Amino acid sequence: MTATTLDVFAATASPRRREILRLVWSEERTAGEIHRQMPDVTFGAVSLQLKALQKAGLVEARTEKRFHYYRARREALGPIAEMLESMWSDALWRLKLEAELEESRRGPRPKAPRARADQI
Amino acid sequence: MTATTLDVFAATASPRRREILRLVWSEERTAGEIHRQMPDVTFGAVSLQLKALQKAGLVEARTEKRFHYYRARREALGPIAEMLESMWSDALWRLKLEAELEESRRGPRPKAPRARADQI
DNA sequence: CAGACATTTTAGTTTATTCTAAATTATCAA
DNA sequence: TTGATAATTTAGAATAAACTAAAATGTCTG
Repeated sequence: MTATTLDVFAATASPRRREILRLVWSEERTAGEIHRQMPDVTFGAVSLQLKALQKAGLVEARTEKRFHYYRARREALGPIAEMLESMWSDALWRLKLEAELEESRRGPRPKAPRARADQI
Repeated sequence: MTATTLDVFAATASPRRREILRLVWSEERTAGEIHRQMPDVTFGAVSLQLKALQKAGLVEARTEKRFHYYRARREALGPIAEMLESMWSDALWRLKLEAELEESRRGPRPKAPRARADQI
């Protein structure tokens, strides 16, 4: 049996579920429409992932006639944003980042892509 | 056997790994120090999770004498931030959010916590 | 009502995850 | 070298995840 709840981190860890989430992000879609975008899996599999996303609070559904319309609950991504914020706003890190920026101001240093200063 | 790579979404889906990541976020720590913060699992389990984080690029290690010092590769959280950005910056959503804000300006409507407008 | 349609649910399989206990590697100190 | 310390690796168990195929549910149309 599948767990009765699912946190947002686990829910977004699955590429399939992220794909579905994107499909219902800005407009609602029926389960069938969603399935048509991913012909490599069965309808049943899509339905199960929709249920999983629902458990995680990432989508909600509305039933009209024979159709079930799904849409994203966009604010449900909040906990992930909070994690990024709480980590990237870390005081010690800020100090280090400033030091690194300072350093790179002195001598240019071609290396791995810079940390995302715009996100701090 | 455990997979040979691990993406950042899967890596951060585990509460245990998020806990470890926080511990090494702003200062490096040895595997033993990390284990001391989580006495409910064996040292071996911590070591395995450190390896998993390393595969995902979220931590890196430096060896000095008997000690292995781990520290976060903070920029490795980038793909997660990109997901949030790409979704929250979605044009259609912006329109909808504006409409919702407009609506809530008219009549106050006590409901679920507002979407994180500050993140858009 | 019968049949078609849209979707969900169940049962079962395969594969991955997370852990433990024990064995292993490596370094240090006397 | 011996014994202690620090960490990794391996083998195996328990649990969870992601599917499929088929059965079940609910709704509409003629």
